[in-house]
Amino acid sequence: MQAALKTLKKEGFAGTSARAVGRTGSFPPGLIYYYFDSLEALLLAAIDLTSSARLGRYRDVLSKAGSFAEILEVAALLYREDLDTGHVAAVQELIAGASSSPSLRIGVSRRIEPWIELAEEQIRRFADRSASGAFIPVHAIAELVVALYVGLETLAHLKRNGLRTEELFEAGRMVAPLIDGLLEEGETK
Amino acid sequence: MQAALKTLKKEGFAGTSARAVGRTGSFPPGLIYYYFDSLEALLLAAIDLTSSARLGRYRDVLSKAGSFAEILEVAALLYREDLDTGHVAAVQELIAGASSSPSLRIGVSRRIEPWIELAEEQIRRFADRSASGAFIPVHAIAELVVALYVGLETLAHLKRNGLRTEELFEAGRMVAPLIDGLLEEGETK
Amino acid sequence: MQAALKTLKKEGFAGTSARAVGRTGSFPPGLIYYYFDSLEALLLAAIDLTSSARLGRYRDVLSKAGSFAEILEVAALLYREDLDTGHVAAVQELIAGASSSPSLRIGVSRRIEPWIELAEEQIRRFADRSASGAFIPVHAIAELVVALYVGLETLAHLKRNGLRTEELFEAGRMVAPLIDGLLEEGETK
Amino acid sequence: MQAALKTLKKEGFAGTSARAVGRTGSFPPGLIYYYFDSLEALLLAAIDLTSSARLGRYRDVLSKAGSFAEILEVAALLYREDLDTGHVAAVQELIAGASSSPSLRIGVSRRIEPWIELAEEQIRRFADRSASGAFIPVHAIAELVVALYVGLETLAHLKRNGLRTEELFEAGRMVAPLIDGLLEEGETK
DNA sequence: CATGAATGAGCATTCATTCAT
DNA sequence: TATGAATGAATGCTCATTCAT
Repeated sequence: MQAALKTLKKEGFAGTSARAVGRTGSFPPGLIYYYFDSLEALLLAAIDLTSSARLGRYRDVLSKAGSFAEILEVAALLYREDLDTGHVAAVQELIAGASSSPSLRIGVSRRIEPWIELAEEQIRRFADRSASGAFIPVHAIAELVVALYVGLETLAHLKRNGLRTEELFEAGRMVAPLIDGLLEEGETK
Repeated sequence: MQAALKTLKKEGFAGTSARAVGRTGSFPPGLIYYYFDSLEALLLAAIDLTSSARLGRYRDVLSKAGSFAEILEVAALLYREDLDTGHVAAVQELIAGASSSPSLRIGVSRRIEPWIELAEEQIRRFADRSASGAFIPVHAIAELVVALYVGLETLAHLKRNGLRTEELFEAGRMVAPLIDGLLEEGETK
Repeated sequence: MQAALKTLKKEGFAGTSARAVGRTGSFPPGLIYYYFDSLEALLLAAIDLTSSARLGRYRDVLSKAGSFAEILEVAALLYREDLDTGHVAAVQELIAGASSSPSLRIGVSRRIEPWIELAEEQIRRFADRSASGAFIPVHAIAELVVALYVGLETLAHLKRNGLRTEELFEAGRMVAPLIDGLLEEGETK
Repeated sequence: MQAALKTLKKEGFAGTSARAVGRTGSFPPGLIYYYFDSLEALLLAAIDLTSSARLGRYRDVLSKAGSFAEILEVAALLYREDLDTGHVAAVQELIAGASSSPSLRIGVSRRIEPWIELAEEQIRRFADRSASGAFIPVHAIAELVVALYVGLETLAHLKRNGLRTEELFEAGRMVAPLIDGLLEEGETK
């Protein structure tokens, strides 16, 4: 599974053949089929490994953030971590490759669900504090947040020289107090 | 090119082989190489066809929107059009497949640039009206908007049963006057 | 036919497709089939063009050489001409490619015949002057001479940096008088 | 490799596709790529097999020949062996096909080198015995001998009904004592 | 006389997967 | 538990040739 992740990161989804994974891990490609039913199964198991680890870390760190300003700060940190470990790159490759087979699409789709749920939890925390909380489409916004994240990864991968995400976080820092103000104002007494 | 788009939509990037395109259009795969240097060249030419048409339509319709509320209304319309024609699905497939070859990546990357520029134009229109306009990271936000769009397409494609985008537009409609109010307030006299 | 020769020289036999010839001569490949039955037919006609010209030149110049020393001098001149015009390179390509189809093999084989005959004529001139002339296997030696020429071309083509043919001619010049002496000695009174 | 040689002999270079080799050896063409990087690599490895064996045999047998007359006798024997085994035909095909790709050309060129060296060794043995040995262009003559051999093979292949090499050897037998006489005469005391 | 479009067979190569050992 | 060999289908692409115009 480590070899699979490494190959996904280095060679991309299209380059992640059974042979390539075997080469990365120095084992014959046939060995994959001893532990997994198919190459796809290995790939899904591999991202399960990192995805669950990252999911835990995200939930842990986010739960400590009380205001939107803090959420933003934490998000910047997590984003940097994701970039550094490169593990998200592997997930991104798998998302991109998902269209190549229906079963892979379903597998990947299922693995994105908990991330939407995580976003939902966090958004609900704020929604519950607001007077008009009941009218906020929490699930839809959660999907939007995850979509934004996925889209940023896709674009970053496409334009090799990087996106101007730093500027975005900077701008966000300026607007954050304003949003927190709005949230407090509408707070249920 | 029509056959290429159709195949991209129906079979996904991985399924869009020269043979598959030929099958869709009922011509021998070799014919592709009479008109194009490579399969990639055909695919890029094909999305150029729809991308430029859509780009024109977007620019046309967006230019008539004066307020954020209007922009939102127009965006909802354009989004629905994109979904109905399905042409954006083809683009989405190509973006996903871009990682399979460096040259394709560059080709796709280049074709996303004008969309970022379009977003930039529209955002700048609002930024220029604001007192603090000079501090707004227009380019970064434009990237974010495009990333969001790409991400929504990706997620929609993954979860075949559709995203709750309608709810998002609905919620947006409620918040829009508030944002327009903020924009007016900060307007340069 | 000019385009065919040019392409043979520049691209080699394998690179001489109907398309390639057309590209060289700026005409559509289909045009070839208006004038020739097949690509092979064009290629054979093309070398006929140069081969007959060179054959005439060879016969002309060689007929004036009376001694072996003179033959050698003339051969060096003709060899240089062949190298400079590059036309022999085209013939060489065709000989190499002859194995790709039985009909081409026969066509090329037939076009080598006159060269063997030319060699035979020249050798017979010397054989007739010798007392033991009747015992000299003129045809076999003629074949050997042509084979040597073809082999030298093949090797020269293989080892791009050239053969040491100059040294050979030099050495030949030293031995030539000796051979001429032997020939004179055995001359029929 | 056996299948490759067999196919080269039977179908010629142009007919030696991966499919054809597989058909000859009754295995799927893909198997070639399990053992070799490319079809060219297989072909080169295949002639290495026979070339090195023949080279050893040549060196072995030639080293026992002391006079030019003996060399001639031995050459006739080896030539007949080459014809019978047909392995040289495969080499000949590869030499002809070498022009189709630069890498193959280099590979074939490199494999001809040892044959030129072998010829050089043998010629030097005679040159060293001669008083004027220092002036003999040994390398150039070695190239000439190999070129002659290659050319004879090419011609023999073109004219399917065979060359009159027997006559040549016969004539050689008559001249051989004369040459040996000349060599002895000029021997260093 | 010339053209551009089209065709179908063939090419080298790569792949996921199977399986005997 | 692990390996190396094998398989058959698929891939992008090039080709000689045909043909309507």
